[in-house]
Amino acid sequence: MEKSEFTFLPRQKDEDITIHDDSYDEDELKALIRRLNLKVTSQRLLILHALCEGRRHVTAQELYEKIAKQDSSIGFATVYRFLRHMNEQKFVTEVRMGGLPARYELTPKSHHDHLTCSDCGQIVEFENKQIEALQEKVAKQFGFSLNHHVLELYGVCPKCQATKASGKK
Amino acid sequence: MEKSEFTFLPRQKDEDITIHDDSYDEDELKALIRRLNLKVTSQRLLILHALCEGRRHVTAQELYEKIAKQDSSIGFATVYRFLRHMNEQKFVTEVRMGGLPARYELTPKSHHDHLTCSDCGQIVEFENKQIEALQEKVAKQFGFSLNHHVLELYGVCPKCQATKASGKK
DNA sequence: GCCCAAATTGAGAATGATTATTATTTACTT
DNA sequence: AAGTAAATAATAATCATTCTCAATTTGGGC
Repeated sequence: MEKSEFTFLPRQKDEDITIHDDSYDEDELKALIRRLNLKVTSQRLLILHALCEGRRHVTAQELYEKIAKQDSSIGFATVYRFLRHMNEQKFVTEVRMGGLPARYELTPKSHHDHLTCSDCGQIVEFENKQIEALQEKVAKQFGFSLNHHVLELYGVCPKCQATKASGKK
Repeated sequence: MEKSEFTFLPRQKDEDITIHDDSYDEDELKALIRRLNLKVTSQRLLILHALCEGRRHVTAQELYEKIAKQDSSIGFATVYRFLRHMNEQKFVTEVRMGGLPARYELTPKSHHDHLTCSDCGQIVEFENKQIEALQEKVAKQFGFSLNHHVLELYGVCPKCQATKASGKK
């Protein structure tokens, strides 16, 4: 069985639920919703579908618009509410930057860090083993045993740098 | 001359302006405002005074309320505007957490990161030049120009490790 | 000190993201 | 299938922050 990139955390010994990037099973999604102690509704399934197949790091608004194409009767409060539930139970991870709208992604199975553009909010994911090794070293230095970490880099992406350079009067 | 904890960044070769925690000079504050290419006004001086003498990590609202006691005619747009200027030029650092209002502190002279014990909450501050160099490298790799970063390590401190080992239920 | 252009201000309106309210509909238990 | 607690859509409300703009203040020359 081929495993995909995302697992809905928190992972539990026996009942890991893994969602495949491109194809996934309606029943898996339903199981996931029940695991949150919520009722299965068509709206929640739509939101999950959109989250699974779309690009990562979407805003609530973007998700809403995408879903509205299929079901124009959905309300955005529903999207926000469900995202909040998912975030509280760590099934999605919320990333906030400056005053920009929050972005959400299915909580990735393997950790990565973020490089965020402070102008447009674009997020680049990266992983750097050297940095992680140094983090371990720092922790050891102070006698700590390390559990996890948050590393967020903020800067200006190439596109926004270009825009600034040309648009400057 | 005794140096205090804060320096208004960006530090420049010849004209570092250092503000003392408890006592500071009106002229220093004026020089600081001019360095931002702004005009000196009583409102801006009040805001700086409040920032200097107050505790760190205040919200714009808290600052506004504190200042309003001395000058009830001040508008909060003025506070927000000035904080934005200061933040853009790195004289204050904005910290955002969840959807909560932003908090501001005078940019500390030396950057540090946090190593936090997830059991007792103890925080150890550290600085690691190697990690920062690697961060720059990652940013460059993606064409980003880096502004700042947040690195938080979470683990268990030596004391709590000992407690756990002995006090195991 | 006085003048004036340009910068700054306060008040309140505007904005944008997110949350609360509520009347109605829907999902799950028995 | 029926009852009930939860979920929904629509919309109003909220909250932080920014914008607008008329009135005031600042700083650089005279």
